[in-house]
Amino acid sequence: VHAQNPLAPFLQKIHRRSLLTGEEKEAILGLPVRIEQVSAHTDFVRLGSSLDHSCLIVHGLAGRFGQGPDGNRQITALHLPGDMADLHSLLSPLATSAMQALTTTTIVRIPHVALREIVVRYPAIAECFWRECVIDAAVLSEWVINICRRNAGVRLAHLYCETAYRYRLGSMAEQFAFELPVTQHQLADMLGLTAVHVNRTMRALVARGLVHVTRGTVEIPSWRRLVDFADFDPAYLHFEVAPRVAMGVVMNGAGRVQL
Amino acid sequence: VHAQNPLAPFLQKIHRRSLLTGEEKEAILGLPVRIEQVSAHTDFVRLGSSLDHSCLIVHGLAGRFGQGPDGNRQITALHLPGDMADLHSLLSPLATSAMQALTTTTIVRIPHVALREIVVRYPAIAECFWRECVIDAAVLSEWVINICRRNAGVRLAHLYCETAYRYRLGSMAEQFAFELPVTQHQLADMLGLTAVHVNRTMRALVARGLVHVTRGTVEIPSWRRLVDFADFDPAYLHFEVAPRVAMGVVMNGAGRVQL
DNA sequence: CGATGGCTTGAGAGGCTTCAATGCCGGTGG
DNA sequence: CCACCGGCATTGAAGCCTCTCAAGCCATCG
Repeated sequence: VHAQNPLAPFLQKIHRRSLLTGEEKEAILGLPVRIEQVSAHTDFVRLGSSLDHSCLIVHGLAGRFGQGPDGNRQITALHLPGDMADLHSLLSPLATSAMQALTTTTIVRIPHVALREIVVRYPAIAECFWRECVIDAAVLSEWVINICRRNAGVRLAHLYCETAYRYRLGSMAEQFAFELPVTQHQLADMLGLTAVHVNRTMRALVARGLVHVTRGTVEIPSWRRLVDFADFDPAYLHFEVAPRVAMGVVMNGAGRVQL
Repeated sequence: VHAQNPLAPFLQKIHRRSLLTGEEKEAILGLPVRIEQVSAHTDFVRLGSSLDHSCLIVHGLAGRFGQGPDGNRQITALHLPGDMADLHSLLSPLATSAMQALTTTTIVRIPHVALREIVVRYPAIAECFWRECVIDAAVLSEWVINICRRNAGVRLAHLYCETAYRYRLGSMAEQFAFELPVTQHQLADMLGLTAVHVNRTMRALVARGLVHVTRGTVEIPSWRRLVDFADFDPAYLHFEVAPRVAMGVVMNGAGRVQL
């Protein structure tokens, strides 16, 4: 409820998918936090470590990293402000992939103990968290398709679409700009390409007039044309889901808004 | 508890990760089921449909399919008998990817209503289901790395490793064989390759003596050599997790085995 | 002002695809 | 009983997309 509460963007994001009561919102906003600054290119979750907390991105950008055979890295998920980056660690504390800040990033660490508490006390929150994990998996699934079945140009365009859509929470104008201050090398790690080829691909997109990139900001002259080119269908991001309650109704009994 | 209960393999699988009480096991085995035969290459979950049930693979093989731009398909997950293929639909009923039988497969459909009931009644089961979703996501994450960052040979070998490991529930001998009756075209859809190149790659693996493939059965002369070649580390499959209870302890109060 | 990190561009190589044709096998119907 | 057919496996040749290696440029920063 405090505007500058670091948990507020997170609450806003999950609330559009799973309707919560005022009490439940308070519970989330009241979660104990440990704020932390992470500079670019440094891990804040190490591979193989056992976690007793989950991380929420407050400001900046973070990526989930996996390791290939000869040390080459692959980003499997991009996390924007408001994302609980490793909520899943609550259920499976062994970190099977690392988390790294892509830019200077401020994160918040939330102890599993506290999360467990509100999850037990408010089943609707448990459901909501569970749903977030499921949707993260759906996004990851699309990530696979993007990387495997599209060529470099479409791939990059699709990434732009996804990121823009998530930043703007689904309310798209026909023409706008957004910040994506990542290096081409980091883009390459996301797209399964090399930095050199990302460069060429990017310039090709610019030459086609699909985007206009300058210093970490991406301008989109025509959202419709980009979507068309990128084969982008936002359904998998699950933004359009009408807020509804699956288990909360039963679990909490009455006092809950329906559908 | 009935040996031929179609839910028994599923219970066995999840029980090695999340310890359950006798009562909870009974609750799972008592779930209402609708058995169904699905012949190869036919969808049993259509893209874009809204689901009121989840599907459990009893016998055969199923894949989760995504669609690329020009209709080319990509398999994002392979489901073996005992897998609850779309447990996630309980939280997010809109099917964002299709499910298809790869061979003649018998599945069981379990109404969401019934799942919701036991999830509400037994929080430990909710936790357990949630964990399954999280682990599915971890497997998917490794799938990304496998496809993006490894060449065709290593890719195929890694798929063999993963499948073998899951079939045998992690207890590997040095030398064994297992069934994988899928066509090379289906393998291609899993690996992000073409059927032609899968063929060549497979023959290269055979020539190297890493595997021996005949008519849908894969023989592995040396598990260690294959693992080495495939860059396979089973940690992401979360088989070795000691059974422990995160929220069940609190949620159910006493009467629960710890750690 | 040198050093560093990121961006840009070129040339050559390689892995994978595409297109095409052949062979094998099991099923089906005359 | 056999010819036919369709799905699958196999192999070849050519081409393309992307990688690798290499060099030069620009901005920022100590």
